[in-house]
Amino acid sequence: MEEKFRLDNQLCFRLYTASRLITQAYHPLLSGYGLTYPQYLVLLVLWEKDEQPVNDIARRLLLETNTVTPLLKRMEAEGIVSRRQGRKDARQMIVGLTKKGRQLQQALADVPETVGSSVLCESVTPETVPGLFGMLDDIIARLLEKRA
Amino acid sequence: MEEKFRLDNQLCFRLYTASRLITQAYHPLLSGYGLTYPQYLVLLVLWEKDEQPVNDIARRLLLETNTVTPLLKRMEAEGIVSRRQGRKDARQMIVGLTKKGRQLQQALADVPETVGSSVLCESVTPETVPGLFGMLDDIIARLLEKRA
DNA sequence: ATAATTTATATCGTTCACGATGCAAATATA
DNA sequence: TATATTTGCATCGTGAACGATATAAATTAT
Repeated sequence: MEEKFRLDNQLCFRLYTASRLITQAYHPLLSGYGLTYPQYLVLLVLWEKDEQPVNDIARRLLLETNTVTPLLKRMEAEGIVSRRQGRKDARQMIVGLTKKGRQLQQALADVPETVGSSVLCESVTPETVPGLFGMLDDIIARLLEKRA
Repeated sequence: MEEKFRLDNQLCFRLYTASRLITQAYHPLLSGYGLTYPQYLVLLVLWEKDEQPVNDIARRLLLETNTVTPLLKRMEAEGIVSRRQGRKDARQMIVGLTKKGRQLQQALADVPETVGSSVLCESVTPETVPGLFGMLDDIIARLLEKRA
């Protein structure tokens, strides 16, 4: 009864904490541009492929649209993205980068490197990262199939 | 410019997603008892050591007290914990388990096992978990020292 | 073509997270 | 001892997350 409940034995707590701390690490790099970490994720998605409906963005980030919609509205208010109704399908809202949103990619060019290096350590190196990625991907895939 | 910004190359996104999905996995196991995942974490801390000041709980979970205080108040309203002023130090609020809070440990006895098994897969096994824990612990330690 | 169903997005309510700030008790300093 | 500083907790505001629900457009079935 004792051991299994120990906080130090919980994978979930490690993931939860690591996720929170890494988000905090992004904060000083993004806040100057009025960006939050989830908003930065949206930018990553749009930099890969501009002009996407809300649904595609949400699916790519594995978030619900009711999370993404208000987030996109805030980004629209900041002039980072634009939202327009779809032409073929009037239900869709197509989200695109504004000039400001595109320019942010240059401004944030050093962010991935900076955060990456702030995480590297003894056991997390360019050699071990693929293994870590693999395990996290497997965990995510496993939890996703359970969810369906 | 392209590659480093790819969502699939981001450690942060994997941690963020894995954390969210594992929290979602807890939800059906906890909601029947009116518990959220962060509240479950508080219970883990109190089951290890009853009667702790807010500060100790927050530090153990690496959260701020302004996150933990309202959370504890909700748990108090649910009758899961009690809060009383400290005797030596009148500033402290000592948080303790109620009978209901203690009984939840028996009721939730299967939760760690259930969640654990829902994560096990090809690359995440009893043999590989220690390595994963080590890497996550190192990442957390690295980010914590940067924060100070 | 009309009705039933599905799909895309949005709204609402609750609970975190957390930066900023306030306040009172405890401690350190003058 | 009086004053300054630190400490522990709380309040406030903002932005996620997400379950539940709503609404309108598109699709399918009758």
